[in-house]
Amino acid sequence: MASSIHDLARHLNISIGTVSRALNGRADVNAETRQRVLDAARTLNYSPNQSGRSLRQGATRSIAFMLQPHPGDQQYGEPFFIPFLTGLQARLAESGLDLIVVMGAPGDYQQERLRRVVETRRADAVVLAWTRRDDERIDYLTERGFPFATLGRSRSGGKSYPSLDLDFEKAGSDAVDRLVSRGHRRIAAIRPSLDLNFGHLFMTGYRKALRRHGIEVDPGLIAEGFINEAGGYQVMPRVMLSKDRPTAVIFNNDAMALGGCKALAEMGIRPGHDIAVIVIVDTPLCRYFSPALTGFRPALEPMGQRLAEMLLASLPAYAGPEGTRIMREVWPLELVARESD
Amino acid sequence: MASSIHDLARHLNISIGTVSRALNGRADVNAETRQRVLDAARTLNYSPNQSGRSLRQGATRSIAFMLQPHPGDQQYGEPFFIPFLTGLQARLAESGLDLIVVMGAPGDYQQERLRRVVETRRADAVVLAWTRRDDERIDYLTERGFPFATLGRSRSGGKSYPSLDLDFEKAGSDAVDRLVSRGHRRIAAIRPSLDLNFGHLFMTGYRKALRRHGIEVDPGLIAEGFINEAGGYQVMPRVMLSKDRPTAVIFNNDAMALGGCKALAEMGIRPGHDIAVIVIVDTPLCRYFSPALTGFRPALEPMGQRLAEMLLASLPAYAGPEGTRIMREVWPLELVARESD
DNA sequence: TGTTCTACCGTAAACGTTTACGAGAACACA
DNA sequence: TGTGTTCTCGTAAACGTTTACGGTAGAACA
Repeated sequence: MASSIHDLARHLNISIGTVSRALNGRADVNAETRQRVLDAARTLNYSPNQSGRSLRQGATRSIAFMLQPHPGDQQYGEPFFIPFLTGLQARLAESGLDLIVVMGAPGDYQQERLRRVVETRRADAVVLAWTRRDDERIDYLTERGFPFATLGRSRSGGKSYPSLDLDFEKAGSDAVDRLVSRGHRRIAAIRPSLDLNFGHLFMTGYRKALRRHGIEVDPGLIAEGFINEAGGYQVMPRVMLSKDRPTAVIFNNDAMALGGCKALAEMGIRPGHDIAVIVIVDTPLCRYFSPALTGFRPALEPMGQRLAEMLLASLPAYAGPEGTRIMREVWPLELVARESD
Repeated sequence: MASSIHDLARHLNISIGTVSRALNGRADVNAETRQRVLDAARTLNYSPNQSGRSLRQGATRSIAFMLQPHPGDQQYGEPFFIPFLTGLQARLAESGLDLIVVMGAPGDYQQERLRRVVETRRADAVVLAWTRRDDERIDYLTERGFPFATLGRSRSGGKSYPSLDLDFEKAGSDAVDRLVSRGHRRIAAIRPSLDLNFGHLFMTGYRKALRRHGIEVDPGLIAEGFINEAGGYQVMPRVMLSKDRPTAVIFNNDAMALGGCKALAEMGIRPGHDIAVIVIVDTPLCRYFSPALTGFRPALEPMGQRLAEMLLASLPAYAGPEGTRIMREVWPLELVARESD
């Protein structure tokens, strides 16, 4: 069924070595011979067997992205990831690499899945997302010397891997600044586990900004929930029952905001009217919500492209000129003012 | 760095053949020898090289899911897919198979990407989603004899592949029935391209039900948009400008409903109050929207598991007992009544 | 004519597995 | 003693590539 390099060689009456060289564009093959090989490859519908190729070369020409399940969140924060993956894949494809997305079983934090990819050498490098403050995956990969890059920062590991992150701290701070400048002083924060690094960063910015404005941080105005609609919904009432109600609330992301707004609505509190709402990570959902939610929009697709570039530059096999290795970048989160604050 | 089967053999002073047999649980190896091999594998941190294995066996032990980009929709309808993929991956993992998700470049309808996967034999089978009425991918795969399964039906290809679909026709019909029973007679439909088979099915049910109730289908109440927030938003006003306004609207899915409701809000029309709203494919978003949207909830994760099972049963290499091959299933879409209708 | 160089190509090994085949040893049985 | 059986293991080929190495033919040059 599938034609191999041997079939081509037999068909053309030349050796497999020559066929391979012709296909791979090596110099030491006659121009006419090369053309004949290329033609034959086309007519015989030849395409190289990836297993054979990667066995010989020791490289799979593919990059794995670990799709991270999160306890309590069946949805993986995917409106966030898909545009990122689009950019990632586009840039990788330019260099002839495939992107494979590896799904983990929910709840195991990918350790098992990651091991599998690494140990069976299914990919030449991996891309991690939703980095945690102390991320065992990073430790594991650095220890094994397996190439990787991360979307998000972490305290773990050396500094010898490419990472790209958003400036959640500044966004948290900017959100507070904006609300304070509009007269708010009781500002709630609905956040995920602080274990997730972006949650930690968001809250750092939030706290710093409050202190800067001479506002005491009130633990009663801070609540932790899963990063999805249910999380925001469950947690919002607790904050609103604070003896001194907040007049504004910052949500970590759109899904939590949606759930939170639902809870508010059920309490008869109108977002954007009775309470100001800002979300840190904006997605299309925010724009079409009523009221449209003010948020910080990440440039996800360019980020995907960029991280791919950084990763590629860090791989010896695909690296460009030496010294072009970029290690860490933090991208701004741009405020999109809408109706909710 | 990576230890091979040869390292094990050398370390234990036995042949690689024996090592391989011990590892693969074959019968013709002494119990004690097997134990020694297993121990050595553990201490030397051995795990089999996937490339070598699949080269030899002609099977990659992995299934590819083609993540379908849709023109105008950067988001791939992913809240829909992720739970499905979770189920798919869980069932595949049970049989020791990996799930790899292949991203296509947006806009190319995956033909290029699919070819790549098939021709380089990166996976043993593929799973297609968002099947079109006439789906060239299905034609391509059947023609090449490459195993696959589909989430969704199609007119294309033979009937010799496993497929699992939701009963969109019944849901469309049920939605109309429900609305009519509540006194509505002018019922709008916001749908995607009819080329997408689920859009076609939805509309078939919609039309049939209307006719059954003696209601004429008004083309002015039907509008086509991209399957995302922007699509619903752009298209909704046109329908509302119909000379005889609809009193109810059925959206294909949550994202379109969100956009549509935004447009309604801007026109001063309150969903669930001034106009009834039902969505065909329900996701968590519907539940937490205000008003909570009535919709039809698919059992996505079980569907993923089921389709994996069907696919596995159809593969000679992994098949269970003969005759257990299930070919096509259509699952019900269960109505979840909420506030919007 | 003899030597050297270049262009092109064939040979064969190697990557890490699995597996068909056969061999040796131990044992049973006649 | 001869034959057959069973258990265990080693040998070597094969999967489809890539690539180091060497060889041949012709051209160039003295």
